Amino acid sequence: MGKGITSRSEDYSQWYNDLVIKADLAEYSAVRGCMVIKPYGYAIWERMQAILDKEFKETGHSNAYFPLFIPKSFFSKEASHVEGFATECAVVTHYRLKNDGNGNIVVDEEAKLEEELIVRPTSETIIWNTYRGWIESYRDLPILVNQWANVVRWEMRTRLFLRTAEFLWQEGHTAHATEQEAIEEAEKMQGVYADFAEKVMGVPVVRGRKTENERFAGAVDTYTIEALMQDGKALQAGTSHFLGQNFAKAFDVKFTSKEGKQEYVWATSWGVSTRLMGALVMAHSDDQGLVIPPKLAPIQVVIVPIYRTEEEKAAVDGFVDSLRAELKAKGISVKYDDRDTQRPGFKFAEWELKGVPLRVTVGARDLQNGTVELARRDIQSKETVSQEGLAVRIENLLDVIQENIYQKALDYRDAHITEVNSYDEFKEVLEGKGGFISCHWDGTVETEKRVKEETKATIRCIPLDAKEEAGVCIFTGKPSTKRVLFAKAY
RNA sequence: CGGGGUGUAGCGUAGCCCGGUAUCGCGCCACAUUUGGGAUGUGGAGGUCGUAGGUUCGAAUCCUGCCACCCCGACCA
Repeated sequence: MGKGITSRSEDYSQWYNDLVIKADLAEYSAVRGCMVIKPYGYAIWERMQAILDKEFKETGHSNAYFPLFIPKSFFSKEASHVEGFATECAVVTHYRLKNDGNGNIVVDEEAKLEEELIVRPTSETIIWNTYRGWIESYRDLPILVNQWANVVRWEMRTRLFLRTAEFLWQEGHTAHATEQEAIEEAEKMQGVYADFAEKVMGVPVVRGRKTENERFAGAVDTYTIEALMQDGKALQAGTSHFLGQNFAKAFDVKFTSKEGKQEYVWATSWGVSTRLMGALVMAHSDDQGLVIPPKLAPIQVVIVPIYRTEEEKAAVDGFVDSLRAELKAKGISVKYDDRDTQRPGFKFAEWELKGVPLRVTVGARDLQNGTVELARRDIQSKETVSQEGLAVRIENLLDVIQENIYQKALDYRDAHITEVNSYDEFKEVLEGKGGFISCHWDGTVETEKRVKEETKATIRCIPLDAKEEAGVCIFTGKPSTKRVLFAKAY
């Protein structure tokens, strides 16, 4: 392991990359654009999965699994959907290899598939093709299914966690009898995502809707949660789509209503991915490394012993054993780092790099004084405290840290939403301060595209809580009734 | 797919212009001293210099082809 990581202010991309690799979250793989998620990174992802999964179940959903491969013909059934994904699909064309006689393994041209298979970039098509067989009557609805899976999108340029050719995610796909119920579902899941981001990840998000231009391919309406990273760029952290009857029509999924009429089913889909890992890293970390909120930290408390002799070590072990038992009883995950191959200073730096929220240091001196040293990762503080009531103190402190991490990110985010009323101001904020820019827009795709071409900023969302306010579009001067959020985005 | 660049030990590099079998740091291994903020010393292991060919007595170095990767752009809801 190297000594430090690149400074955040020097080169943000380099800092992020360094951090992900040095903190042992992930690394590049032999396959271009694909990453290896290492055990420590995966442990965090597993925590995310567990919490989200519980939330999905509590809102009535069940898990299922659909095929990795999608027949090409399925894809072309929904016009805007195929258009949105066509340029980034991995395609399976053959099913066998052979030896060419010169010792080379080559594709057996005789083993060509009659119909090519697409490695799923998302599963709407295969799922709606399946749902056709599941739905006949209004009594079969709603169907509330989620899938944990990997998907492949052959992106030209990739970044660890934020945009990889293969990534892990969950995708919910629901079918409803009424438009209203489907819209409510899409909104509900946006809420689940927003709560998760804020309460668990400590990442404040803006809840909003996507413009026509930024909408999911095949959706009628896309609900999004938008987070802000420390370099002032926005990150789409999760989306929930109201799909209308688009997929039901494309795959001919009809049901008989109470009134005995044949009607098309209403649909939603929603997903979050390992991109959340990138958001977590970029939202909180500093030049010392990761800062992981207690609710996601695989290790919440690390204990580092200080000792010179075997006797001292034995005495510290004795104290630590009972502390660990107490903490474990409270459901707190503890790591006792008693490796004798590393010195304390090294361990301090290493656990800080990995973002462990709280460190307890205990040595012979402490045993004599009835104290320990407590170090907080989020504010980098150190204090010597009594061993009396330590477990309770730690339990409470973890809550304080969780809240503080969120509050800090929230303060930053709020300080980086800037209202502007002219295009000059817009460009100035975009190039300087960055962050979200709140301004009036005339509501046309044309204007949005022109602004994107000129500034690279896109409309991240139309916030749900945007208030009615008369104004004029900063670009065209045409009238507008509410502000939208622009930003440069990942 | 366009424009630019780089390939030398696990990682980061020097050497290349001006040819003589490879430098330094980190990391790794052993021993000793250390241990409350990334230890120090001594010794050691580790390299077909991306690859194929050419020029030459001799190639990391010069020439040609190929391959890989990186950056910028195109692309990315």
